[in-house]
Amino acid sequence: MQRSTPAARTGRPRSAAADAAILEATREALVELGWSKLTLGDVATRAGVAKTTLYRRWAGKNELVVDAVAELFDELELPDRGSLAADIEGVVLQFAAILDRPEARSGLMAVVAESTRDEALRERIRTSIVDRQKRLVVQGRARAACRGELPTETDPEAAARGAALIFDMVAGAVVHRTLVSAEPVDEDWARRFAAVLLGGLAATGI
Amino acid sequence: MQRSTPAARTGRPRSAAADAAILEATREALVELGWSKLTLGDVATRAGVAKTTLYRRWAGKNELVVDAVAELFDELELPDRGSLAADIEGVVLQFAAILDRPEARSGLMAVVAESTRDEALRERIRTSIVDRQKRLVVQGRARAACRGELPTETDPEAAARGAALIFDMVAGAVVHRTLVSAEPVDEDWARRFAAVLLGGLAATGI
DNA sequence: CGCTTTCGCTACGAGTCGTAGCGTAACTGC
DNA sequence: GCAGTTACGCTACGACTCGTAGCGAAAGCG
Repeated sequence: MQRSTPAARTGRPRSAAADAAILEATREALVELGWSKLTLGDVATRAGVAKTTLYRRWAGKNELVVDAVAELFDELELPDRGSLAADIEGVVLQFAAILDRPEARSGLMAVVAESTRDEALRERIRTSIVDRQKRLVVQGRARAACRGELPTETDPEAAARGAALIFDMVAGAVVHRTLVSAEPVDEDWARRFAAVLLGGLAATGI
Repeated sequence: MQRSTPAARTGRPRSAAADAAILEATREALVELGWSKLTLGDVATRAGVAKTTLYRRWAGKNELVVDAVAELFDELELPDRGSLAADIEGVVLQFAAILDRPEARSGLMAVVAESTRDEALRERIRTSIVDRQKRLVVQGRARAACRGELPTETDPEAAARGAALIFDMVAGAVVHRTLVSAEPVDEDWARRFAAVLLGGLAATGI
């Protein structure tokens, strides 16, 4: 995660168990305290490590929470459900299930808010979370093209722009529904959302 | 804003100028410091009021920032641009222009993050920001129905669900594009987004 | 002029921040 | 086994912010 040089084989190695304990303690503290009341000293106590150890590995609260939250999104998958509509519904419900967890809700939005004033943090979010999940869009689109549900895009640059648009629409709508409107993303909503999105994709040929 | 009893006519009245100065100072501090480094003592100094005055009017940082940010969104309008597609593009670009301002970016996301653990704050955001702007969706939809671009929805409950879905899709996509993907919402993006959304609405008959 | 409420100011204990210094623990290469 | 190197736990520190209390003065109302 923060090992820049893979060739550092002398001296006492960093405890991988401590890394895991710290990230887990961070998520636990996010659930109980939320972002603003979370303190690094408290996290260190929960994880059973010294506060100084925490500062040696992460620059601050922002970077720590990004890493703690990023792990949550790695469980996203895109099993083939037979149709593009079903695939969209499935990933929407999966994404919503993650956002149901309080550590994801408060943590994710808080670091996004902080990233508006911190270019390095924005880059960290992009590589740790955004780009890692954008693969699902590309994968779903390729599958739909195989099925003949969507035309195959030949221009790679247009394909990238289309994938970015779809990603922003899907993730944005789910996040907004969950956090801002504060209403549940249930199967009915997912079905109606998928219908609108799919209709738009078919109409515009993206 | 926080006057619960309109009948409080005895004693020295609260200075309305102080209210305006505090909210303006809050936005200024959000630009310079961001959410996490913003302190109420600093805001009070900028506004030229005592720190205690601030605490007498707002319960804390969250409530103050909600009020300071909510004012930014009141400038949203929906002039008739002749077609539903043009109306959507217009409101997307307006919304994006507001989110271009740093005080809106960091402030809005931060209070949303905090609201995940604070029911009262969530309600404050809903009444101060969300519901106030949802009117644009209803207005645009009615106009489109007049033009014959969309069928008129008879069931009021279905109409409300449709408006909520559209609102989440529009606002969510713009916010996600701006803050998470950190890429600009320009005219090209707005046009492509409006095309997909409009195609979806036409296909599903919402 | 009395009454009431707000205002600016000062001061306070409590809590957090990020860092420095120290002795010890863990692992590597000779 | 022994030096060399790095990570670790612990303690202590000044600086800062928090939210509140108490005071006298100011601003309206009857």
